[in-house]
Amino acid sequence: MKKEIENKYTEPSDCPVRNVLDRIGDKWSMLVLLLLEEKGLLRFNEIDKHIVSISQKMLSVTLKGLEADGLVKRTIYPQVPPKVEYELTELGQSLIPHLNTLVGWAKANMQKIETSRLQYQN
Amino acid sequence: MKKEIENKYTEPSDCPVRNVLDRIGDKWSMLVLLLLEEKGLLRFNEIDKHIVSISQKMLSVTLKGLEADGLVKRTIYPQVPPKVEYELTELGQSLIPHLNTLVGWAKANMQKIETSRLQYQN
DNA sequence: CTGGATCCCTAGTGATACTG
DNA sequence: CAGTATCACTAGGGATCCAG
Repeated sequence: MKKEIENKYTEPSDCPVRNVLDRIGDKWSMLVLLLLEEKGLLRFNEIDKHIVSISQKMLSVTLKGLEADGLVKRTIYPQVPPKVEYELTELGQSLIPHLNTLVGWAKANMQKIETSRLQYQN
Repeated sequence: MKKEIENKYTEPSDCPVRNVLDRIGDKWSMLVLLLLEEKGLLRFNEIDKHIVSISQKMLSVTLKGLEADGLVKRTIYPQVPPKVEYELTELGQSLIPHLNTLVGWAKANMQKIETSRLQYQN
């Protein structure tokens, strides 16, 4: 049953909030983006080693999504064994500063949040 | 099977990326935070009307989480029928600017992303 | 090496009904 | 009004195996 009122906090496909959450809201995308920013150019296996406990499948899925969105550029070297490198696109680069301010906020406040959560009795 | 290497991109509980994603990475939290920022002080039903298609359950769950994290303050007025008001805490307020830069980025680039995604042939 | 394909399990979400 | 309880469904994610 749809509600009738529509405003900018609705979630049609053009909602900016949904749009940004679709890109960084999942479990791994933000980590991958920040890693690529830091390291610059990485092979599949290198990312896998840096991001502990990500599975090959999820790394593959995540990179595919980021590539489809134009945030990450994928370069295949036609050789055996195959070699594929990933790097941020300009668009991807442009997102990084905003992610970093978020991370900065998190670093500065995670202690407060943790404390609050411990005191919160349900 | 745990991998052995650990660095800052791992996801222990003190990872800032995980920390921030846990707060805004879900489907509704960011929308609620931005709405409370805009409107200032809202009752349960008012939030429900503004955020189209959220269910009572998810609104309840979302607000509970935000309250537990100390981002939202909940005030109960002991009367019949009950009246409960929600507003951002100082901590919640401090997060808003970073969310807005993200939203700004999304607004500015969602068209590019959309185009990229359409061209991406799997 | 870089993935794809498959199976499976759980966490998140939604619908509905109910309550103080 | 402001939730809770219950059920049921799905998408996200992990493990494992297979392939160019």
